[in-house]
Amino acid sequence: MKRLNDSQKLGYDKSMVDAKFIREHARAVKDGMKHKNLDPKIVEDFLTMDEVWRVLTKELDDLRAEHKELTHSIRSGSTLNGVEGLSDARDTKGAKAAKAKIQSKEEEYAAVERKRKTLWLEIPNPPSPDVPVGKDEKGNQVIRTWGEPTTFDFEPKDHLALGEARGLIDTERAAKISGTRFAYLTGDAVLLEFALIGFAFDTLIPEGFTPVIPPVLVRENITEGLGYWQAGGEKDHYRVHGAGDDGSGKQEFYLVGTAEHSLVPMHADEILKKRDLPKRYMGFSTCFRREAGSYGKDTRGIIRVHQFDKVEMVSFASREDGDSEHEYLLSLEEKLFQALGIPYRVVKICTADLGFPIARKYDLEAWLPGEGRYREVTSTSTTTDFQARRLNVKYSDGAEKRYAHIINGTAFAIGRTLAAIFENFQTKDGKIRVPAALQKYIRKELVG
RNA sequence: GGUAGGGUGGCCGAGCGGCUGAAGGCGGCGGUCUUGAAAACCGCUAUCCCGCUUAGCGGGAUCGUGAGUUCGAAUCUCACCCCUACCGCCA
Repeated sequence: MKRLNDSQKLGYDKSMVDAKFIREHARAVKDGMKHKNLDPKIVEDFLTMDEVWRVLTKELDDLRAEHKELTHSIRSGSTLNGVEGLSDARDTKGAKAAKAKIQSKEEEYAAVERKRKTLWLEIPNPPSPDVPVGKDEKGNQVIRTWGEPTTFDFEPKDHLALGEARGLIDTERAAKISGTRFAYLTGDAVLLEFALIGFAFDTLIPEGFTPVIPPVLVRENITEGLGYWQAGGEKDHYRVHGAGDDGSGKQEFYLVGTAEHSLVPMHADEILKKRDLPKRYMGFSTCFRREAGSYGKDTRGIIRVHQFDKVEMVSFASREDGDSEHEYLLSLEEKLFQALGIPYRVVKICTADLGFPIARKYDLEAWLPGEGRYREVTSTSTTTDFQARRLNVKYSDGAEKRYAHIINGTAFAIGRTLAAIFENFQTKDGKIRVPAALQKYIRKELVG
């Protein structure tokens, strides 16, 4: 495996949207930004700076060529093979002057390049053409519904009421220990979690997914390579500093918000073989989220917490297969929820709700009887070749090399899935029936 | 916390001031041979950027990153990043 020797290489050296593409499709890129509710003027500013940059590039290259020629002429008459004095280095003065010109040009160039790059980094992955244009989440489209909202002949409770009553969830003690938005899962809730994990693995491994337990601490530069940063992503994650084991004593990490964060960069700076694609991974990890800016939202229960476990899918595909792979991950998410017997609907997320690196995204929203509405439980996104560019993930069939398409999707976000199970499978006396698909993992039909 | 070694092309690995974008090997692609395959042999085979008369050609950059010395740096100097091994500590 190739090592990441140069941290700086990731995230900053690599392009995001191809510069040529921006030049040639300025209109489409601008529309894409507008539809993502970002200021399309950045594209104009980029192109202006790009023009200047190109002129300077040419000038600088010419100066360098000139200088190169001078040094070559010196060398040819100089102390070659230890024979000295052949030349008394005729035009070192001219070469020096040429060097000086280069240096001043380089300063100018560096300043322009910096500005150009700053603007460039602010250009997001444009939405896929099939994505509905929308101003806000109201533009999201329900594209299909599976099952009917579960009905009860009693008043259904929400997951926290059920969980607390049966000793499955304890948020009060968690608050004492860790604060709000933490929970203890206890007793049968834990068994259900492991059942879900086992079920996910048994379902997905036959589909060609390699199971992975990834690191949950990742370096800062890796997170940048994922491309969520422009959207203010850093405030969503916990920063941790620890001592490096090289004795340096300092190292900055981020706690992953999802296994995607350490699964996707696995192949950074690698060239995959086309015949090995799609490369599918399923990672189980604990996920950490600051949930800054979500004050007052979903404060009840385990829908929105700082720490939860998740089984995540990540797929590396060729660019021809990227879209079908995305649909495929969606179909697997549906398969999992159908197997559980949880009613859901599929929502195609509109442009305004797409994250910076994302070209297309579907959410699965499960029916939560306790709330009387559908709530997001899984999500699958394609970043097309956007993350691949930043992380330098290519594939090759021996002749041609291309950036891979990287697609991610949730198998089970445990907390929300448990909430959906609790609420949909509750009995009149407040117990919870175990979905048939999970019974072989938990060896019970009823918990609580 | 301590000590040592190291980062060169798709991979391994030479080079340690000058036609070096980089030997050699492996891999990959094409060919010869073969009924076919293998082997053997021959040839080709890095990436990025800019420009143009755009199936090509020209120029530039790139040997972890950045700065410096020099007419000239993969090679010398400095700083930083990263990796590996050992000791200590530890689930």
